[in-house]
Amino acid sequence: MGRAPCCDKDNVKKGPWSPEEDAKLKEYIEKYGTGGNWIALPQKAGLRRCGKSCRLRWLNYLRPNIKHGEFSDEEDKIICNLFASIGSRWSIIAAQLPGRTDNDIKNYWNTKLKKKLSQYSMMGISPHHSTTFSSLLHHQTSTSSSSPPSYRGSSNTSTPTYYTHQARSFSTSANLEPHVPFSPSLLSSTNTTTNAALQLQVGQESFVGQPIIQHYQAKDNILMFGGTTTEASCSSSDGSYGTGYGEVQLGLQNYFYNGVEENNQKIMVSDNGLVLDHDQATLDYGLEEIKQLISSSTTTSGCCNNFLFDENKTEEKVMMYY
DNA sequence: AAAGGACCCAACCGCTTCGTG
DNA sequence: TCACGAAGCGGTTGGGTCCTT
Repeated sequence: MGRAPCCDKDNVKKGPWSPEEDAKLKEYIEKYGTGGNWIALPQKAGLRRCGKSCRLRWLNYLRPNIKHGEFSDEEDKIICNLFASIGSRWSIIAAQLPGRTDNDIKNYWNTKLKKKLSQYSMMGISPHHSTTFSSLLHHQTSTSSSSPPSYRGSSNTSTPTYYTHQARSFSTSANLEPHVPFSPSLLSSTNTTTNAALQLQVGQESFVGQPIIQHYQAKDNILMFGGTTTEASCSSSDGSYGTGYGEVQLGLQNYFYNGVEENNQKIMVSDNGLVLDHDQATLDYGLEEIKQLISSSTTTSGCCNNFLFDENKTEEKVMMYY
């Protein structure tokens, strides 16, 4: 038993919109608004279209202030940063780019940005490089040299740390270790400090390292990493859980992870990476949090809290980052 | 100039979320 | 609390256009 269709499919027109249909829809909405009911709108407007189709046409094409054409470097930057942080939540990303629609951004990502990033990945550049990923894009397009930076450094750390590029996959890869308990603790605990040591207990093993990302906070046994304000970037608006993301240098290895949930502190461990148990991870950014995220990623020069993992990452997506 | 392939993007599909009674 | 319908969302598709041979 399938879902009831939202409209009479036999009596609705499909395919590209004609200028006449556009004009009808635009005129009707400008005159009467949507009335909060897209299903009823096409009939009222004299259109043989599905309500969903009308909604999409209006939102993606007809409504005022829609921006078409090339994306700017700044827009690239925002898309990259947000995709890295929250994944393919196009509507949230679109909310940060006035005039752009989620469909636009999705298409742009799938057809252009993703390819640029893949090319860079093939060149051996980690998106975890301390510059923002968008600057890598800029680097790619603005220089003729194809040699990638050979080290990863940060304006916030005095010495560059070398990054060994390896293809890594998560989620479904056979080279993953089983999920193991993850128990972080701060050896020197000052909130939002840069240099405090961090101890990670992963299964039977204990590691001591240093967070590369500037800001973190230990609270209620949750270790949170992120933007300039840990509350904004790492916790949900209702405070019901804590999520975070971070990068820890342990010896010559760098570990990346995303999210630590209070009651289910589980991560997945690969040979050189840590990823939160997808089942337990939650990222739930509100718009204000997103704005904080953008502002922190653009105002903290050299601090990259970007290419991290979210619970919806597919293997393909994650692979692309490496 | 023509054919075939690659690319782009508007639109569709179906699942999830939200609001209401 | 539950059921239902509508809106919202993201993945996918298909047709048009551009590019290459």
